[in-house]
Amino acid sequence: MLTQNNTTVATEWLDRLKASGYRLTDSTRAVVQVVAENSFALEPAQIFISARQLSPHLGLVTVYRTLDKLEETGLVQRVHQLNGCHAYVPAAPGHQHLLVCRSCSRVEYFSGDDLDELFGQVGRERGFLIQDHWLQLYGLCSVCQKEEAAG
Amino acid sequence: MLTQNNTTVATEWLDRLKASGYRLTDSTRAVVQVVAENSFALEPAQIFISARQLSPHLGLVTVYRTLDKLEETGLVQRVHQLNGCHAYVPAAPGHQHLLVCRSCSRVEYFSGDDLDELFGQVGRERGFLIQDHWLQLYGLCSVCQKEEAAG
DNA sequence: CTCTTATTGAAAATAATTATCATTATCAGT
DNA sequence: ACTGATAATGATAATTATTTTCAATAAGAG
Ligand SMILES: [Mn+2]
Ligand SMILES: [Mn+2]
Ligand SMILES: [Zn+2]
Ligand SMILES: [Zn+2]
Repeated sequence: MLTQNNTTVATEWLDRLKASGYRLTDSTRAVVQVVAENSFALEPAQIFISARQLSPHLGLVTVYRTLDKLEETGLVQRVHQLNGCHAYVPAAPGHQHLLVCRSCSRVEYFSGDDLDELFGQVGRERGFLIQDHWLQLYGLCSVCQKEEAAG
Repeated sequence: MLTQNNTTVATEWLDRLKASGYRLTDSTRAVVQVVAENSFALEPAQIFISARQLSPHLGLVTVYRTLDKLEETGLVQRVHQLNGCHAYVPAAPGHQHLLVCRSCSRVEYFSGDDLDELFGQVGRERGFLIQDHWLQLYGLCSVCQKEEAAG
């Protein structure tokens, strides 16, 4: 596995991991390489298959462990889909939400929701202390729309 | 297990199941009784424990199968939480969203989000065809706030 | 270069869910 | 009510996803 000198998302992630006190290994680098530069929601098994091509003796367990570290460090987040919530994408920077393609699992990010007033109202009415919210859009990305039209 | 003549949520659910072509059994009735009259997000194993008290020879497998039927019929929905998405609540009637207590898993429903404009804009910008959205609030219900204050 | 110890992969263990199958029970049609 | 086709059931086994254990390895501070 080659070391990269130029600044990529992957190297930034590795720096962040190191800054968090984790040691960097070939296995770590392979997983990071796969997940960091990627816009699809990936499950551990898929990440394993891709990353093993970069680090052939990689074990699936290490994928789970690395994902834990990445989540802990705030570099990845889980994506909740209809079937389950076992896929990951690069964490949205700042307050953003996800736009998920139901066909290919591509993920994009968006911001601009303004619901504080509604949240305040709902919280007051119910006596609920609202700590967080979660908004996700589902649909078909442009690529999958074309495929559907053709197919 | 007694038959109920008065109209409860549970009997309405049973009618809906029957109308969908399913046969009604004691096992079905027990699961429905537990889930229909309940405002907490429940996992299959929890439902199993409660429902077995109403129908002692109930098997866990039947809980899974009944939940499938209830989901199919639109009577329950999955609740997505931080740990996972394997808990169920009565489906929100119409276009409503969930308010979930992080401490006790109590679920309430709310409506009134107005995000069509944002969704239209995001969709246009990205070439995404938006089919659905998903909004959920997390926090502490009034009961759990008091408990937390008491300590 | 050395030493401490975090990290690794193989294997086993655990947990969650699904498939198989013989038996039972629902309910539509008499 | 009775009957028969068959949906539903529970016990068991199988599968899948994830976590734990542990001895060997390798990162990186000093
Ligand atoms: Mn928001
Ligand atoms: Mn809405
Ligand atoms: Zn797509
Ligand atoms: Zn609560």
